[in-house]
Amino acid sequence: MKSDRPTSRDIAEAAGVSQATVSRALRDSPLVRPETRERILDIARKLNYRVDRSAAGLRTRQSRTLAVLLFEDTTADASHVNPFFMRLLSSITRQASRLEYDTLVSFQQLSRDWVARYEISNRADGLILLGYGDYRGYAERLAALDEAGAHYVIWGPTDQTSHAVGCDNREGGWMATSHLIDVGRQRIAFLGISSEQYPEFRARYHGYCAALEHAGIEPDPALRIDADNVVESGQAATQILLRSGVEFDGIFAASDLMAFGALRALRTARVPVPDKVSVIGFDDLPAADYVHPSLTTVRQDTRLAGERLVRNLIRLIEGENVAAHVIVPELVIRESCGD
Amino acid sequence: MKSDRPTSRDIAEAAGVSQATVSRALRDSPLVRPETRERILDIARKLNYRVDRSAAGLRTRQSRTLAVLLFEDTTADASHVNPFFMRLLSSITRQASRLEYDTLVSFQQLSRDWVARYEISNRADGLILLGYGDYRGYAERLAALDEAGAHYVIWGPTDQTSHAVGCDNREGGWMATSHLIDVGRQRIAFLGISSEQYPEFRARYHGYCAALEHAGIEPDPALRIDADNVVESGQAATQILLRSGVEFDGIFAASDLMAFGALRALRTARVPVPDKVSVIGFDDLPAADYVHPSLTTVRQDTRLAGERLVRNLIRLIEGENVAAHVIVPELVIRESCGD
DNA sequence: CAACCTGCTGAATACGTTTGCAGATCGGGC
DNA sequence: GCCCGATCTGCAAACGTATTCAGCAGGTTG
Repeated sequence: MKSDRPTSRDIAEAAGVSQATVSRALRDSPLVRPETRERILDIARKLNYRVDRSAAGLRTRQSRTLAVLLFEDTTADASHVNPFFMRLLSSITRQASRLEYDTLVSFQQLSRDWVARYEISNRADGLILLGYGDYRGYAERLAALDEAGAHYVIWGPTDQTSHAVGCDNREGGWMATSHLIDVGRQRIAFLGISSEQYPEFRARYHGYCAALEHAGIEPDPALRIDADNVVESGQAATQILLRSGVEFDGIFAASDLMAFGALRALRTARVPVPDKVSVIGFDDLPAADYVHPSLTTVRQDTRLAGERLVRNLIRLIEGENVAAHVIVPELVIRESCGD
Repeated sequence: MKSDRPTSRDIAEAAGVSQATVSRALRDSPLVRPETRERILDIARKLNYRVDRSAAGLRTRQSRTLAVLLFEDTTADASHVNPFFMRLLSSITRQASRLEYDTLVSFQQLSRDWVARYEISNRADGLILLGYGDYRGYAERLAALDEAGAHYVIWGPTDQTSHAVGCDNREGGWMATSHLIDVGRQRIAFLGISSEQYPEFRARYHGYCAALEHAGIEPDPALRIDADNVVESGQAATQILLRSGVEFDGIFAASDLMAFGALRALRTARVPVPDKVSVIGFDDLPAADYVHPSLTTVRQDTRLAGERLVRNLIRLIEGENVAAHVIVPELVIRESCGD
């Protein structure tokens, strides 16, 4: 009993052909006669043979591996991985597997210099960059990747790079705000970061403003409250809003996490939702369905997004060009807005 | 400008040494003189050299890669990845990275024959198996892995295999139930699967019974309701309980998801929590902190668990023996039990 | 002074695959 | 009968690294 894994040479010997023919048969080359191929495949199956990826990779200069770099929100607890990216990750690994690519996953601290993780591109044919915000100035980092000749795609701003797949955040903001207007709200607050650092949230804010103006409502600066992408911050922002005395009957939180915070603050203040105030979020986290009242929100199709990311990346690897791909958001109506 | 990545030969040439010496220097061999090593490392840095993992792997017969196989709960929506395993995954990749291992991730459908994915062990030095339940009869699959000489660890029942790292579910069930008793509850319902298929939930149930008996309470079969590990099922089970007319003042749900369902059912039935009924869950999902009332639950230390899984796996890879490792659960007290 | 050790370095080889090239076989056209 | 193309197969050369073995210098010992 041989303890070592069989090699293509073992198969060749058993099949009475050369090792080269085995390799060709396994790679479905038209150069080998169908009956020979069958015989070889049979024997390979019987011996439980698998090509050695290291050897194949060495020869072909490819790893058939995609690396996913997941940038964590520094504001979030390290142990709380954003479920949205988890769904994306799940879709990515599935699609990659379908296309016979393996997926390498690495969780990155934003604070750490991830340029060091170029190293991972050593192992992978391409990179998928996942995260909210600008990854601490990703423009320069991306330029560095370009310069290094790396293949990569990124979840994010589709208007800035053709390597991006991203949600139409402006449209999402428009949809959310329009829905609030549709259910009769006029004084709608916006919760979220509007700084340069979070282009997604800014785009949602622009959609918010556009929807208001379209309805003939002047956006009120007093209704725009900054908040970080965590529950506590959404709660604090809502408390500030409540204490400020500014009148409002709706809240559009730029993320579900902040919306959860808003719900909590309103409950504490005994403001009934959705009777007095409607609340809408963004992301459709699983928890949006658990909380009370369940959260109306804007969903991004993570399955499609993951598939596009993988597809575009593989195209890049194969030397083709790609265009940025926009994911169209979708309104998910639950209880928190009423009707 | 050379477009190709530099090889150890390029470094050797630049440093005026042989390729062998470069290889030795990079691997910190004591055979190379410190000053020579420094010179080589300098040049390697300057040329942005990285060892080719395929070549190194081919030579050493190792990939320095760990594969994580994540088995999804068939009862759950495919897009809803259990956050608990996400936390575990995050910890695993971090620890692996610390020990200079890469992490390959693959989401597996339970229905698909994952033995086929042994293939992945071709790419990885070891396997980490993650999932609830028995993975559709994992005992046989594990035996197959053993036979194939694969290195693997598994999240699960520590009493059944030394390859396991797992929570002391019995202790967790005991803690949860004891807490309910401590806050004055006597008629405590248990929500969760008790079939063979979910050993975790059964162990929690045993802890529940033991705690009751320790307090001099006879476990009432009418208070044990079967439920699947999803919100809807927890809700349905609670509704059944409510309609049955059986008196109860506490609910121990074997998972947070089911506990969320219980909370929803109780709210719908206008049963105040925790005034009339205390509810406790298991897992400490992030959402446990968002829902209202926030959920008292039992936390498993995912960071530690991930670290142990990786550590034990690497030990196995290095030919050492390992013992199963038990993670001690911890009570997280929030609002849903009162005091 | 020979023999020997110590501390370092280089030449050469093997890891298992893919693939360019050349050769073999065979049927058919002239 | 000869040549030619079509089809298949084998030979051999990479790919970049880790490692064995031998060698060399310089110092120490007998």
